[in-house]
Amino acid sequence: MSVTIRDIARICGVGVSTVSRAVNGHTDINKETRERILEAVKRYNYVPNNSARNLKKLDTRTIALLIKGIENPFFARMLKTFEEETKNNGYSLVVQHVDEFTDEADVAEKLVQERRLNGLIFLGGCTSHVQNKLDHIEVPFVISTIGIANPEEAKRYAQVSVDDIREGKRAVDYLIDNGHGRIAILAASSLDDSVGKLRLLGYGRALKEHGIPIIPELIVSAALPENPYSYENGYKTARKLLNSGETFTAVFALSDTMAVGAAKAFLEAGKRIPEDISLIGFDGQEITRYYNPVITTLEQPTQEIARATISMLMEMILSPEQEKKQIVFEGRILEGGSVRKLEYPEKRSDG
Amino acid sequence: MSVTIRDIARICGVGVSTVSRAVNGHTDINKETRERILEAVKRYNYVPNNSARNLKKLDTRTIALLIKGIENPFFARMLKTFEEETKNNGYSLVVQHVDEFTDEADVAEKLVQERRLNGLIFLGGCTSHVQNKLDHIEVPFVISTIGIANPEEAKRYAQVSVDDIREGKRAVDYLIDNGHGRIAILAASSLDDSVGKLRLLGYGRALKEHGIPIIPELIVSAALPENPYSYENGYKTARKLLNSGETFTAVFALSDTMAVGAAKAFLEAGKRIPEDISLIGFDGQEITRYYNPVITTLEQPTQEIARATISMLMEMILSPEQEKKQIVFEGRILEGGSVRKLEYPEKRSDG
DNA sequence: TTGTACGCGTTATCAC
DNA sequence: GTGATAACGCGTACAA
Repeated sequence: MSVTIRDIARICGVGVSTVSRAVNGHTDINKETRERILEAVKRYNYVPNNSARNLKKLDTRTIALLIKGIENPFFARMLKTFEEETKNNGYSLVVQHVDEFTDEADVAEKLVQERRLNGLIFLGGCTSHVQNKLDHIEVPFVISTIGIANPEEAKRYAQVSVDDIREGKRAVDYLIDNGHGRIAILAASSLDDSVGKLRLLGYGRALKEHGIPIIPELIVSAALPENPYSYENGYKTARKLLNSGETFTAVFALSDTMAVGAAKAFLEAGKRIPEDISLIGFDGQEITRYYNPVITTLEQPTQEIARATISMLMEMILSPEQEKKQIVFEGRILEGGSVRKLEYPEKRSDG
Repeated sequence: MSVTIRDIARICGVGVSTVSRAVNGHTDINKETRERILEAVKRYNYVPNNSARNLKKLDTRTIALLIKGIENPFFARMLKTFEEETKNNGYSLVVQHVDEFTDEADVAEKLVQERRLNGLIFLGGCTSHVQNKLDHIEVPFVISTIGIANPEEAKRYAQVSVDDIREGKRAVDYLIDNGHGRIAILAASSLDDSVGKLRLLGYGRALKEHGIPIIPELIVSAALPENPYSYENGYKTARKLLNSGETFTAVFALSDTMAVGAAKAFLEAGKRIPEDISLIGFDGQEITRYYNPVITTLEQPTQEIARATISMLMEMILSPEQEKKQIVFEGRILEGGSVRKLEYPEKRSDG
């Protein structure tokens, strides 16, 4: 087996508590013994067993980040900020990936028990059927980037995100402001009860507000049940739209990856972007700026969201009894070259 | 604090060992008591503390996957396969992200101690300066997708990857076969001692074999020290190439993300792909198939690599003393629309 | 300043 | 089939 604290104690001719003190940087220890011990630690390559530590310590100063779908570059990009901000606050971060078919609330509960966590962050996931289980979690947690569809429910959780309804509306408003009236949406599956549903609601509101009738054929649900926000799904859903024969001048894709997939479908069909079809994505992912043409997108302030998530969690750890807050950030349109300005006779906007 | 095994024992009026047996599915226990206990477990929401478990158990049947740079979609895509294959072998997988500035060998050592791991997989990272520390690791480990530049070194580690020299050569051979002679390469930094160096070596070999002189100006090192394989770096490195004024008809980018970045630079400069500049990437990432134009790339068999990595590790866990193996997979050209066939007078190939 | 001894929650080894 | 009890490796109160 590997070297333990007792081995080091024996080697140095001291007690285990002295080794513990040296390793943990306590001040109540002779400088020379400390150095002698640390030398042996290095020499014999002693690493404290964290399981034993966690078993003993009450405050681990550790928080966990649960990511549902790390393969989503949107989350991957935030990871760095989470790591930095956690460190800045003097905490350790455990990053835990949760696969598609696993319940993140279960994972969270286990992790809390196992690691004596001080707090938790959920990134992705947290659909409504998971939310019931969230009440079992005994430590503060923040739901990041996820909008909760039911407003009553939403108040019960600490959250940092954009308002997906408002931002969905903002994206569609932008298309309308550019003269578009027949706007299709590449939506998630009809079962989706998370951000997809909210952004679709925003789509509906934008049309309604401008007195544009909603055409059911222009609301195209995900062709694939799994991975709704993938390139492939964007492609297939766009093909469904093309095949429907419905006419439209602009398309709102629920994510940038879907937008890229859709772009391929349109280009393959001989359509030009934006001359024949205007396209707007959602998220503000890097790929939109490198695509040809550059895809206009609704950018989420990911860095601000990540930072606010950590500081909210830290606050909750300090005073756990206070009311749950919801922080809502604003998105903004990142203009690319994928939206054309239409000049309708009945609606000539300036600029 | 949370409910422990003793609480459940008290509640059920049994001993702790009986609870342990029930929870761990042992057979030497009365069916009725088992059910009674499991009911209480569910009812009182008991989750065994994993730290205590790991402290006690000898064989955890757990392996860890250390990913350096999870933000790389190339790795993210393999994650699922790793998770599935591990489960198929009856093991648990701990996925651990290692940030850019952290030494993965240190993380590995800690993790082994903490979790009593049976084995380890390194995905990404493992540059030569890390390799010295690898010898401290007491459990079997496999280095996945990383080529080691020094052949002497390479024999010392269990590895699964493509031969980056050969595949780099294959990519450039493909360009040469298509009539290209002035081929630029968007390389990593000159300090790179990993796959970037190997692929560059392959570039050199391909040119040499075809009697094409190497033009130093066409070997462009990464413009950014950090994140060599990013979109941004591809873009900036391509701009450096354009600004050099050197003439070339084709470009080999060391990764698909770099290729996408480069494509933007070329298109912005008014060049057409592939009419003015042919472009080939490396990895076979999904985005190449959705880009406009579809980017020709050298595909790595990621799924096979992931599967082979797990089965190699399982073998090593069963018989740790055997010699380290190296499994080398072949890549293949995934033809897109980014490479033009040149018809040179002195070299007319068929088809 | 240092060492002894206890307990963290669990599993495994015994007796019964 | 079941229940005490001894580890597992560590941190820490308390005694020295």
